[in-house]
Amino acid sequence: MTTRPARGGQHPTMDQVAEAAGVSRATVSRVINGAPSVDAKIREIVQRAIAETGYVPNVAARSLVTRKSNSVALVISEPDRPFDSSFLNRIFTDPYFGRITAGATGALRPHDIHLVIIPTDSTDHHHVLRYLRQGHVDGVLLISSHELDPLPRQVHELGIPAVVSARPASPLAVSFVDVDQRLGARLAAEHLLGRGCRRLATISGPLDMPSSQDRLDGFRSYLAGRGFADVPAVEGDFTRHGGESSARRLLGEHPDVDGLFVASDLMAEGALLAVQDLGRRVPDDIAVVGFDDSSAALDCRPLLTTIRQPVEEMAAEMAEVLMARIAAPNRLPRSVTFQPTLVIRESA
Amino acid sequence: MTTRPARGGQHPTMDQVAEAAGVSRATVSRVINGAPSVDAKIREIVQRAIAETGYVPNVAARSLVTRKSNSVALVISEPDRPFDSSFLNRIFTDPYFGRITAGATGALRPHDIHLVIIPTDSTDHHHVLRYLRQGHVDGVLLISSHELDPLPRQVHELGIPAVVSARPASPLAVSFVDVDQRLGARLAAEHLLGRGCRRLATISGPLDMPSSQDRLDGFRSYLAGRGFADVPAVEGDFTRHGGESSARRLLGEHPDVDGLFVASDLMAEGALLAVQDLGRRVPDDIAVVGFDDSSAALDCRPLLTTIRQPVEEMAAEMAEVLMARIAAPNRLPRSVTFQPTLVIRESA
DNA sequence: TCGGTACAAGAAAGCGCTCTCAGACCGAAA
DNA sequence: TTTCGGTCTGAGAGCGCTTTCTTGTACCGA
Repeated sequence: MTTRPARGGQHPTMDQVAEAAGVSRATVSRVINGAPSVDAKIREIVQRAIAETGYVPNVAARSLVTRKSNSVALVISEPDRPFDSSFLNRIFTDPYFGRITAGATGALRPHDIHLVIIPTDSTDHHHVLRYLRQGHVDGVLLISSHELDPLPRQVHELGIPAVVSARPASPLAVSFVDVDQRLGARLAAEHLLGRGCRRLATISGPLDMPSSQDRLDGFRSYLAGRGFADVPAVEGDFTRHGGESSARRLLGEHPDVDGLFVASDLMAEGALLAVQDLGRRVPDDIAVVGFDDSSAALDCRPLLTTIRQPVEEMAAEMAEVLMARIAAPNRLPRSVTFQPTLVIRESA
Repeated sequence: MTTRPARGGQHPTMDQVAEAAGVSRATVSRVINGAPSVDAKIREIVQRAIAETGYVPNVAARSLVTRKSNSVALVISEPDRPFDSSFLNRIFTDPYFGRITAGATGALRPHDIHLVIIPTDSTDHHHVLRYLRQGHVDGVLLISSHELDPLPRQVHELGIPAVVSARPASPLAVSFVDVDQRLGARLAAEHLLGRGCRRLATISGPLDMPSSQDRLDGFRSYLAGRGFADVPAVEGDFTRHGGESSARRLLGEHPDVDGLFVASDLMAEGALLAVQDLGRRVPDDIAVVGFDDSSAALDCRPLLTTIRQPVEEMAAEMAEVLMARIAAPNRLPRSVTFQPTLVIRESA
């Protein structure tokens, strides 16, 4: 059976468009998908019929046969947090994720691919994995920065195309995009040294994150090479609050610090508050360098000198690599490393 | 990993599960969908076959017949902003949206419904509308707070179930959830008056938002009723930065203000900075009341006294109303109004 | 005029699932 | 034993689309 009468009020189907245009369903399909082998006149007629009927393709039917959903997931994995309001609050409050989303969306949009944002904690992984297996998306951008997070491996084992936001803690044959964390830390150290600081210290990110380890280690080992051993460090949590309390603790234990590298702008913002609250002037008494160059750097007083991480570009690159992988699934994984740069403002 | 024979790396289909279990496809379907009329023994066998084959239903095929996608969109519409990094940054930096997402996710999850977050500006509306028409989602949670935003009407005309986050500016037969804005403003005014303030002022949100208008109007008209006419107001933009500059401007023009109502916590945070930077003590010289009771209220120094808006609960309610509407499309639209409450901390 | 070549359009076979409907089976009542 | 009513399972028709395969037509040179 071919002709199928229109059921009142429903969306029109391709058959109805075909009938309106006086052609076959196959031809309508060809027009919609831009097949070259359609006569210009017929194409015209079909397009008019599409407009007149207000036809919109049904994505379920289409992806049933194409095996494509034209959307990819952005999975934001924070294993340790409980999946509650404060968890989502942190994600929706950290400019980092906004930049990731912006970069990925920008790269995906020209290809008409939608981004499905999925925040998840460890209690929630099976939900996410099921979602991915069900074929909702063609691929995954995975933001995972904790060392013990099992999600990258699990996603990899699913066999679904994926790109991870950072070098996986344990070797995994997966594509990833990262920034040279150690170089960033070194730029900060160089700058602090260059402006005359001699008693350096750092507030690191959570040490279960490879990126935090790399920044801390890069900072310390560069300084060690310049004769500065045992640089004090306090562990922070990448929040504004955490930066503030870490700074208080650090200055309590090491009141003579004159140069501070804070492993994220958000923490630096909090640290600046604490430092100034303790009566130190920035940058005269203590110079402060952040990391990220996020919008938080401009919320600071004084404006924050920081290490720029091109997060938008990195997310866009993740999206590009993912799309290439989706187009050619057998392609070998590739990793792309971006270079950080020093952005000098007022705080150092 | 479970054994997964299947056809060369492909996902197994329901037919294969049926064959493995020695039953028909229909029975497998019944087991999966929890139909009661399946013999316990057979159910058991089928479930084992599902586990062994590693079967996962194909959502495209399923939703082709059920006409359900089991996901809803959370559309965040900010018509005036360009769709770029700073736009997304604002969305991903304002705790309000995190709370919305948290509340909606929490309500949706027990029903196994996924949330697709879609930020959009006016240049982007047609993308969103197309996405909605294509049947990607069963319904829409629409966060739209600008008076002239055409999206609520457009979504409504699509005929797709929708719930809007605030009373639409022009009457529209659509469900919405809101907070009693005027009451909130009044609570702030009462509290400031109650602690002895006599020269009140306010920093409002953008005046093209009905919620901003209501808060401003509610504040002023309550005070007018108490004999305070012409309360000064400055328009802000709901950002921390904007709150700071608005406060500077306000205090420049009205240096004698002793009680300030700021229409969002984020702005209040900035205002607090400005006020203290100008040498006024909070709350002794100037008492400050915010609005929202978001996480920003706890980032402030001193801690912010504010009007609590139960955003998570409101978003959850939006989700509930939406699900009811999806289940019964002919149901009349309903509107739910929540009551704000005063949360007293340190700033007033 | 005829056979061969191109190319455009149609017919029809599925994609993997749900769901109606009919049939099989079983125990109880006649 | 037969018949009836009820319960559970299987067969099969589609959901709306893409895509292969086939057919039809136009055009060319011999």
